[in-house]
Amino acid sequence: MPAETSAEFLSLLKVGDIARRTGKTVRAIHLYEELGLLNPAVRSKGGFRMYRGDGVKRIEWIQKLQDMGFSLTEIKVFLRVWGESATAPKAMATVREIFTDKLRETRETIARLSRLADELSESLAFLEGCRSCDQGQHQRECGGCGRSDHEVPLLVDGIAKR
Amino acid sequence: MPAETSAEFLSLLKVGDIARRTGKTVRAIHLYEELGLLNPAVRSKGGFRMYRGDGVKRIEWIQKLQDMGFSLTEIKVFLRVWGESATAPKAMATVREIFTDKLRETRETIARLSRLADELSESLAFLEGCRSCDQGQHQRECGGCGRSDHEVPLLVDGIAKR
DNA sequence: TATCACTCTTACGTAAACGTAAGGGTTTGA
DNA sequence: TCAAACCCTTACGTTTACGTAAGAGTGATA
Repeated sequence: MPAETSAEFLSLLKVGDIARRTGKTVRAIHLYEELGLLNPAVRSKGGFRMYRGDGVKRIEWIQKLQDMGFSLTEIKVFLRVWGESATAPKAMATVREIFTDKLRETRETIARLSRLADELSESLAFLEGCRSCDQGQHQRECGGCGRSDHEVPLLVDGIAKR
Repeated sequence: MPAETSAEFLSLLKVGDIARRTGKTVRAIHLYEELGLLNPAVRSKGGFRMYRGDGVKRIEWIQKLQDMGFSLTEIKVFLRVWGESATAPKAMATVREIFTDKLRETRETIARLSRLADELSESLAFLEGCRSCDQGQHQRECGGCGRSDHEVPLLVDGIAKR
């Protein structure tokens, strides 16, 4: 029996340790286990979940996928297809496919948000003009500061509409 | 009584019309009303909600704010502070503030997603190398193709971890 | 061995943004 | 005036990713 075994055993982490190292809650980690996303390496005699260090990595991985917009269920599917791919190249191909899709989707999201950011900028520029407006005027009587209707960005125009 | 009045009355839209024109469901529009985001101009004698054309604009506005990440509750607050601002310039200032915050937030989100897109690209590049892997090898025996551990992107590395 | 901080399982609670169904009126056009 | 197509209110259901609480056992330390 190699020394490795006892050494690894000694460095096992309890669920609370994992939680602290990842910023997740114990409940979240339990949930990941229910969903089959992360299993403890072993259980202690009394039933405590004991993890190795790579449990932390797995959770960071889950976090990253979540940030990219994967749901936990999708991540579960991800792991399932991985496990079902008999050969390494096939598994890698599947992963490539998923990542490629997500990359496209992420880029679309970025493009969409960029457009929205532009609209926000436009709206802010428009609102700058309101500084020169009559300071005592009631907002419900705002006449649009003499600017024609089609100049008003939807983001601003929509507010006043019933 | 100007002709405008009857003309506007004749062109009133029922909730189903609004739904069709905005792609929303009737239920969603009802919800917006419950939340105080959109009220019908009038009710018909029988109780039907009757909207003017700007109801469509209001819903498009709501949609845009949702796209930017505002929750319906936040939009409600938005409208409330607008309504509570006595003067036009004050109201505009409040709106500017909200938009400025959201613009910053949107840009942060874009930056975050860009970093994730980069990680995806890196991971995909890494996975390209797996094409040359032994085609018959079982995925559980993947040795990392001889590439050292620190070259493996987290997005890829996390998959194999327990 | 007594404690105190953890952990276990079980299970109900939560917030968002609607979906869906029930039971019953309303409009409108033929 | 009759039927099809809408609309009304009320109210419970759905999904996601956990939060929270209860009651009880476990592990390391003094």
